[in-house]
Amino acid sequence: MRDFLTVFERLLAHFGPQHWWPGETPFEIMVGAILTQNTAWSNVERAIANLRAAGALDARAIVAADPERLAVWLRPSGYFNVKARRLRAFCRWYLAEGGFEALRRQDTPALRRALLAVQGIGPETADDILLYAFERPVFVVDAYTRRLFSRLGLTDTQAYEPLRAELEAALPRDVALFNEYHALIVQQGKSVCRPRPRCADCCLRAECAFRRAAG
DNA sequence: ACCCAGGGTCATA
DNA sequence: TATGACCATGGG
Repeated sequence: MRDFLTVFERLLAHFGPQHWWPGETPFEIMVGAILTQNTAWSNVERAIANLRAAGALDARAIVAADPERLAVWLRPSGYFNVKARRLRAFCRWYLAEGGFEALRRQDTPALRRALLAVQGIGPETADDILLYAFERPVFVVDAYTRRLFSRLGLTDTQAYEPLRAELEAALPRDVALFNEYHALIVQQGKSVCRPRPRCADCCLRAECAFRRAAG
């Protein structure tokens, strides 16, 4: 119970505030959440820059755009055909629901169910959007989160929902805390043992950033 | 030439 | 329920 907060404090002390999510508006954050699925953020930035340069960083512009052109804008972010469909489906839903101000009035469980019903939005993307665009206190679970807490011996839970529930029960439900915590876990995950990120005990060695940061 | 990245869907057993 | 194939670009 106390351990999860301790890990947070050590990560924060080691890496400093991360200032997430990178993005000017809630809509841009949501777009980024979809485009960053299994993709390096640097690639997502190029795709978002393409959308902005085309004047298409906008739900109506995306829905109105030629699907093939949309895919070209998204090309640097990888999986561009898939992501063009997903982004379009999301924007259709977003407009049908009346946009950000209307969506913001829904409570978190309803909003989460609605997001998950959009084709191409799974648990992690939905929680990214809930936390960083709608500022709801949900703990975003990703591969780094599982690896970190699993290697620290703080949990053996692997499935998404049980782990999320465990973390939200063990921590104060604070948006700023969850915001910084997930960002720090990602930063830590990107920092470990670069040459051999998959070695069995890579993050348990003294020289490893994981150990320095998390304990 | 390989491995990885801020996942999700779908088919199969 | 739980794997595996698939999607695809850019950096190390």
